[in-house]
Amino acid sequence: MTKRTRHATLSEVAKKAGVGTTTVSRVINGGQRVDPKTLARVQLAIERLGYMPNQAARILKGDRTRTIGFVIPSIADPFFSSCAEAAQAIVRANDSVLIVLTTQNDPTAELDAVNMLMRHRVDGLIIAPCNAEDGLLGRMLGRISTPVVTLDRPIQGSAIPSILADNFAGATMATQHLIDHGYKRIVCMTRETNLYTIQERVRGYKETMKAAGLKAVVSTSVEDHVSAEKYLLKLFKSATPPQALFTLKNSTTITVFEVLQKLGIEIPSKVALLGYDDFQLADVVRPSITVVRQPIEDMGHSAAELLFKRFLSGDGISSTDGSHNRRPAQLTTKLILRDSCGCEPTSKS
Amino acid sequence: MTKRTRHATLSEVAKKAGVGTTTVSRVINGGQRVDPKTLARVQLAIERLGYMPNQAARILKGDRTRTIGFVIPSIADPFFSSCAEAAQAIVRANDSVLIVLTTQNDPTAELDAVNMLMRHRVDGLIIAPCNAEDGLLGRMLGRISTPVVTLDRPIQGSAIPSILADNFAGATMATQHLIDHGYKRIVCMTRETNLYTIQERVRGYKETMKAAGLKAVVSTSVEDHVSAEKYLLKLFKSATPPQALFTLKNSTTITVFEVLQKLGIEIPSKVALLGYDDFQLADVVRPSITVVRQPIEDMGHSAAELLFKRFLSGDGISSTDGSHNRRPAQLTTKLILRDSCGCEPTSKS
DNA sequence: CTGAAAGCGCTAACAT
DNA sequence: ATGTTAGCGCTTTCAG
Repeated sequence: MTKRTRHATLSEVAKKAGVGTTTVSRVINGGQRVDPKTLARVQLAIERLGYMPNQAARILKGDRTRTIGFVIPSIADPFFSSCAEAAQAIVRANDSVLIVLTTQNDPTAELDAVNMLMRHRVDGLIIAPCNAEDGLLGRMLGRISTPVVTLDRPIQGSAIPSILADNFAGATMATQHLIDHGYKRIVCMTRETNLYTIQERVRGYKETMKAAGLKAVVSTSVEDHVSAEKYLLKLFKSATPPQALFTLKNSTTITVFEVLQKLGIEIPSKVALLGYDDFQLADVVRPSITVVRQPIEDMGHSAAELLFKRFLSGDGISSTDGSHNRRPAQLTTKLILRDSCGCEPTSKS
Repeated sequence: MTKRTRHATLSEVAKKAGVGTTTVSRVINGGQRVDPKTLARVQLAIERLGYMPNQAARILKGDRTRTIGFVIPSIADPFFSSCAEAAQAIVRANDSVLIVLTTQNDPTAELDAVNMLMRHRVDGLIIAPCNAEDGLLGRMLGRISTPVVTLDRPIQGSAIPSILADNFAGATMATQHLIDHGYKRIVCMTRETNLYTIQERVRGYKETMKAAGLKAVVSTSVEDHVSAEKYLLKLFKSATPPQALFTLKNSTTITVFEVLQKLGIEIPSKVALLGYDDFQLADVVRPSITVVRQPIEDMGHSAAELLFKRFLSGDGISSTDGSHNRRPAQLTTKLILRDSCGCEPTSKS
């Protein structure tokens, strides 16, 4: 009754149904051009044997694998898991599956992941590269004949198309908003300045400050609660304490928020706070936190879509084909006004 | 310079290196029993051709696929994405990859996902089943010869091993804690009462209330902000308003928290709040929220580990082999005391 | 409408 | 230490 070790094969089905393998193959591929009677007989055999086509054999035959690789730093990070969810929807709609691999921002793990996916002959690859100094990844990706799209971060000096949010514009908008509030001393706080996204945001902040004739101050000394407390304490004891803080990533925003609360430094009356990246309870904490929101779902969608569009236009050969280099416009971010920047509290959801 | 359409094959490498296919095979599988000189020559050929073994061919040869399927309702849900991350670590350590598929709690999508994974011949399957009434999934899983472990929720009346948190004990502990605070009128609020986890939590709540001689009240009318506001308003206008609220899932906890805030009903002085499931900013909002925390990482780890242990003990044939039925003890949950239940504010991280 | 047969790329006896 | 060869399960001409 129960199959023991092995799976039933197509030819077993054929034998049981008393037909040739070709016929069975036709049946499992839609059943066109098969006599209804034969069809029924084959289907019965399939049923009884619990037959399921072996994907590996199909792939070996030269078919597409109908798999897309997705390489990200972490799947527990809400940003990336949302991207994954969005990408998965598109991939699914194209009758394929997404293989998600994580790298923990380790370039070696990243290389391994790509390697593994290539061995699996994924039809396409979406990757949010950890910014390694060495161009190893770029070189590797340049050498393969599989379509690749980078997500969130580009690969320096490569022709690989990328789906990016407009980090520069987002930071500009945020900084300008703080300036419009009348704040002069605006401090920007961040970590991981080696990341492309962070660099762009810093650039947006600096240029906007400069344009307004204000002095840009970028601090990278907030790492955890301890360092944050130490730094903020120092900052607010100075003769010219900041009037606003612009935090460039989620964890920094939250850490700073907590420490300010603990130190009794009131937001926004004592200091305004604006964070890059929206997060779950940003509008539930008090005061609610004004943020720059990225079009996360869009990014996941677009990356996957770009991949499938590329499939259609060619055979997936593109490393040498420079015609697709039109870099797609960066996706626009949005300023979500809440209370921490000093805006009047408005009606809540 | 660049490969055009096709990938290099093993025999192309063999030809280029002037050796037989076996030798090349040996080289890519560790290079044992190969003359150093030959080895070098083959490696060079591999390099020049950009050769990467075709996983499909290996699989076809009968090898394990070194893939594990992971089927969950959503990858954007922090609970499941954390599980996935944890499981992935174990899977990775066993030199395999995790294929994550999501179902949106749709039983059809779930069946499809399992089907797809079976065609890919995954070596094992981890699944958090959506609780479909029909036993379709159970029957399907019972029929296949691939090791399966269910996660977070069991499949009714099946011998499939599962990794579960002790929802009953968690709810008992939480309810008892509220009772110990002296609250008599404790209302339990939830959704999705068809889920196993929720049912267990409700059971824990009810039995504990009963044991204390208190009346259990379970409400399922909080769906969104609107319904929550309506329901809570009614509740607190009554002659005997609740003294404590026990919310059984994250989104309910947050919704209730927001609405209470909006209505100006103070926590915990007016009403205490205790939620099932910890979440990111539960200790940053004011008051911080007391919760039952599940050992999420443990669950992901354990599920994957159980799978690999099963591989070792047999050939992966187990549907008929009842010897492994010892249901592993359910993983223990923890009560994280914060302010919303009425406990004295203590020092924060 | 159906069947026979040739591979897809790789591994693993079995030779040498 | 290395080469020869027979499949793994499927799709796909090419004939009937």
